[in-house]
Amino acid sequence: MAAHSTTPAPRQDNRRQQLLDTAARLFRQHGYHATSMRDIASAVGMLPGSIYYHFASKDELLVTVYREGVSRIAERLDAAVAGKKEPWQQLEAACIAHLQTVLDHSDYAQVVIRVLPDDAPAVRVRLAALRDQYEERFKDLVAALDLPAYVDRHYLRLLLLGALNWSQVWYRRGGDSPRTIAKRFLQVLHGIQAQQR
Amino acid sequence: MAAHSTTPAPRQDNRRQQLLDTAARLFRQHGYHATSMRDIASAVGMLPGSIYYHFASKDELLVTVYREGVSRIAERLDAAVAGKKEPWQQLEAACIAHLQTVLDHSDYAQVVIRVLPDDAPAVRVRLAALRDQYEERFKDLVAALDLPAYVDRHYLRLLLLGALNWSQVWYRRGGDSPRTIAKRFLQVLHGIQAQQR
Amino acid sequence: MAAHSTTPAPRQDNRRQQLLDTAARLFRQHGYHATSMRDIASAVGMLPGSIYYHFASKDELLVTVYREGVSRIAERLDAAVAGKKEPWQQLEAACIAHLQTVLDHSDYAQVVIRVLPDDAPAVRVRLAALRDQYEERFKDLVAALDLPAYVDRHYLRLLLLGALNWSQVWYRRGGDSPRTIAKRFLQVLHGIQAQQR
Amino acid sequence: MAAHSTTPAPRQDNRRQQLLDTAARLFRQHGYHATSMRDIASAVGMLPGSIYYHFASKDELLVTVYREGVSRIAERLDAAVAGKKEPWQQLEAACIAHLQTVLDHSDYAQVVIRVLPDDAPAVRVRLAALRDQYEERFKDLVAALDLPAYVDRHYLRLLLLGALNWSQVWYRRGGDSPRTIAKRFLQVLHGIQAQQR
DNA sequence: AATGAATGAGGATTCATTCAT
DNA sequence: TATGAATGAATCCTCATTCAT
Repeated sequence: MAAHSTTPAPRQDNRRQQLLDTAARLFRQHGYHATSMRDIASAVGMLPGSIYYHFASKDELLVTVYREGVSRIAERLDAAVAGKKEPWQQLEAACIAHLQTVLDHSDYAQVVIRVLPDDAPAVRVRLAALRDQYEERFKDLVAALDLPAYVDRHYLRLLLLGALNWSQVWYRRGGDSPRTIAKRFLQVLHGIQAQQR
Repeated sequence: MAAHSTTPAPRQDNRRQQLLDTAARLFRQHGYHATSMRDIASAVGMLPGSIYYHFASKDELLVTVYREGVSRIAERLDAAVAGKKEPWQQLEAACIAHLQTVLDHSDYAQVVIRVLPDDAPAVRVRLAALRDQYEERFKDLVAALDLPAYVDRHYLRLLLLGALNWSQVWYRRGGDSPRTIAKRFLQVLHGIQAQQR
Repeated sequence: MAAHSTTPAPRQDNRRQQLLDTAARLFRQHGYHATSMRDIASAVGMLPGSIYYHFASKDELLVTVYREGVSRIAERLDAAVAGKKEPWQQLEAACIAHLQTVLDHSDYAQVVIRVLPDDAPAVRVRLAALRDQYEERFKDLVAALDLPAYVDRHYLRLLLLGALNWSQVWYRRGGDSPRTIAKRFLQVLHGIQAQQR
Repeated sequence: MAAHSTTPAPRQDNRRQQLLDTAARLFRQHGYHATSMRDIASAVGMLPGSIYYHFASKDELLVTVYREGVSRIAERLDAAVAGKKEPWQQLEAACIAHLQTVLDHSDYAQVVIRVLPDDAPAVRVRLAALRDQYEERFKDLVAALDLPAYVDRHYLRLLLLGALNWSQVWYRRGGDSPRTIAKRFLQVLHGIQAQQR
């Protein structure tokens, strides 16, 4: 078939990957409950039962997507932060990476924000652990900031992450870019730093 | 209406109210998709079919809950703001009222935050309109603030509302009260105001 | 039936009864596992989902059939025994009633013999209790017999009941009647009594 | 395959035997319908599809187990009977061997009792033939007994075999041994012989 | 001698909804 | 105001089996 290629494509896990990609896309578009195994199957061109060769259950499929989502967003964030030295610049880089991933780049990462652990009670704990593992990074970033004593770092983190995550609700492509949004958010917050002098 | 009925007060729609209260509670606890008409019916002690005497569909039930939710939170917010003169104090009062309602007081209001318009595509537009109508108030509150020029009021509002709404995801009873949370958020932001002097 | 009745048929539970009758028939013909809800539904002319209006699950349907089966066979046995005074005659009457019910008269009772409690693990205990409740009667019947000391009444009961129940495996209509079979079994056993003189 | 491999005996069909052993165990534990090809495969550490290299279908697997079961129980019975001369002692030896095999020793033999020919309609006739072939032996054993004229040998056989087979339903390890049970059954029956003098 | 990947049919069950009474 | 009874479609998932490799 392939003209003069000996092994045309690695072929290996490629159906599984397709399945995962499709599930991620549909979960992000419609949410977990509103996406059926039928929907996923027909989007990849298999029968619903065939999915179960690759994944033991819908919940397990979600966990796998979630894990991949956390892994992708964490990677991007770590890479972005690694390029900066100054704490506020690190935080900005992190927010930009977070928003870009979560609004634009990765269906997987979007699922982590859109689908709540409670949506799949049987795997709730595992999903929550994955999320927490990622959010830890923001603890460190906030801890590194030079801040006036009266600013509660705990709530600074929750304020920022909440605002970033919630942006998924109102974000529409074509308006400000994720990068711009992140920067604007930090500009608003930056008053804090400015005032501490 | 009933011509010579002795039943003094019409006490109108007593069952309908029960139904709404219950639907609001279940939608907030489990989300829209994870709550079935059966669940609602059995919680009020009716048969599933009987709900349809009061509401045309599950979507319609949601819209009614949503409308009531918006109305309740708006009332509380308006009342809270009315007691304050100073713009920052008004904003603080608004945030406290919002969080208290959305985390504690009203199942109805919690549904407005927890259930996304996209969860019920057929009534998406109506739900979104109801939400927007409420969020308008924050535009006015932010507009009244005395702020440095470089602070983008649009994003200040999104930052704040996002953080407030997202708190539903991590809030647990027994920790800081909604009032405390709102105050901490504003303290963080307050750097902005402080520094502008 | 009732010639000039105004309410022609009580109508009440009549679909539920049909369902039960049909389930009993199919469970006895094909066993529990080999009978699907689809099979039952289509045999009574409903959709599979409609069964769930009447019964919560397939297991629950089985329990109801079982209960009815035990009740029917117990009634017949009690009536048969009541007509006799002499212990061996009571036992014979019981065996005849048992076999007639279990081979011929009642689909319900046949299910009690054919479907083992282990076939429905989730309701195993309830099924076993129903069976035991019936088999108790044979304890009393055997206890009343005048027997030589060396005959173990426990095993006499197990021998007899085992033989009676297993006859479901080889019984074919057209051969000896259940009454005849029961009598032959007891004739075989009767040596015991004869010899004790 | 391996040219100069030292593996001495071909040790033929080593996996096939494993498969049979496992199928026998699972069929006896859970019954035919409740055991899936997946269950069998995963218990021997293969994939479900791989079973089909060894057996054409699940039914065929059952037939093979059944055949082996009949063969094993027949062998044990024949050996036990061969050691005795007196007809009643032969019958006792047969019953003991039957019960020991069917309750304790052989998964294969237990399948012959537990799984009814009707459970696999497509091979029903073959299964029934295998069973019958074994039960024939009891005809001869009963024929050899010295019995009063009024004892029907046909029903003596059915009584005894029914009781023995049904004991699988109530037998629990830890109570009386299969040997004891068989002896008790025969003691009960022995009245027959005793009285004929 | 077995795997990897799938099929197609069917499993029990749940859903929102309808409608005569 | 509701109920009783059902519908029809969809839910997730499991089944025995196939077949190219």
